[in-house]
Amino acid sequence: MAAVQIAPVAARAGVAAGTVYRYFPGKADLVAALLAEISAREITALRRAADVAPGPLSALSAMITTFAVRALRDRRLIFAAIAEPVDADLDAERLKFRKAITVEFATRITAASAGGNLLPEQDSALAAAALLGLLVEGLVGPLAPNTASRERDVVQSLTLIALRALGVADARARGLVVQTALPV
Amino acid sequence: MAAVQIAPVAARAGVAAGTVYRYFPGKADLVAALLAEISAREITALRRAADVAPGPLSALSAMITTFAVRALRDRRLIFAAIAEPVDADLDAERLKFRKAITVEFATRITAASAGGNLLPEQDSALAAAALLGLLVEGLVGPLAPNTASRERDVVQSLTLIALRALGVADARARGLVVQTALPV
DNA sequence: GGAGATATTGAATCATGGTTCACTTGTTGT
DNA sequence: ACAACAAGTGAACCATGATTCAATATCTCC
Repeated sequence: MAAVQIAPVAARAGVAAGTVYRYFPGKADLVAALLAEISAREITALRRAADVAPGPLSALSAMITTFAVRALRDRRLIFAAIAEPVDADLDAERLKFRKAITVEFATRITAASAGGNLLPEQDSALAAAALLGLLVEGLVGPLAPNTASRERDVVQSLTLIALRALGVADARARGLVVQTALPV
Repeated sequence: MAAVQIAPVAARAGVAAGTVYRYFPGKADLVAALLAEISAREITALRRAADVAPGPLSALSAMITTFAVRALRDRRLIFAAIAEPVDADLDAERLKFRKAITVEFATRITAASAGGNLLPEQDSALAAAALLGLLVEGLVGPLAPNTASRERDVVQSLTLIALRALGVADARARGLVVQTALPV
């Protein structure tokens, strides 16, 4: 948030700084709009990935992998949008994003838990929050200096860890962890 | 970091703003010193908790619970110290803290994995990072408006989730998850 | 084509908050 | 007691970067 400055944004958009204020009341609103857009895009992607999966458990797995792959593609952006605190007004918007993702996760966790009976009873909201943190930290933390093919391993390992956390001990045996096309 | 202002800090310390600069070259150094102190304290606590445990797996479990309990006690502080990005110079110090915690976790994960043979083979560093994220998000995210006794449940649930993530499917059966004295 | 509305510009203004420093106050050693 | 030094003060200074606004350019429609 502090890294976003009006002048560079305006320059990149090919306009003068003052022009920004014809479209946004202030910097906070500008960033909020950006966040909302990112949020909508990511939620859509997660939902779509889950919807095309054959069953609730593999929907959950697909959602996890999708999140991981997309987070890797736009690491800085996603991390900033989810984890970086900002000033109070903005924070509300960022929490909305975080909440939306958590809700998606929680929904699928509940579904998989009830329908497939594959997970132990648990607090879906708490599990979803933990899942989000697990993924974000696992993706952003140790990957800073890396690129290329190791990313695929990380996505797989994290997916396995995540599924285990939710009570799926043998994800690989069930064919839940598939090779995913990684961003180029 | 942005929330730390020299004037209030000085006031709370009972000195004038200028006096701060007799002890610290600048704000960044002040916060860095604070971070270093917090880091040392937390690492010590984690290590102590693990050291008094009877075996490597219960050491890991104790470390997880200890982290959770302490993070709850100083939620804002710990969260800021681990997760909140700041400007470049400070960031180095914050990463040190995060790294230190991760290393502690990774060490115990490796020990438990090798010695007790209780966990599947895995990348300890990645697992440790994921573990940290899982705990932080699980503790900070959904607990914002809560207090009191539900905290105990959250610590237990998160510990179980964390251990499952690392491959311990039956932590409760093994008596690994103990009732912990929570901060008052 | 031109009047009026609308959009753009970018230099000036403003707010915030870290940092400095000339000065005052306290401490120490002889 | 007093000189020399150390510590503390807080108002003034400065840098940063968001915001404003009078001037200018562009568009729209009769």
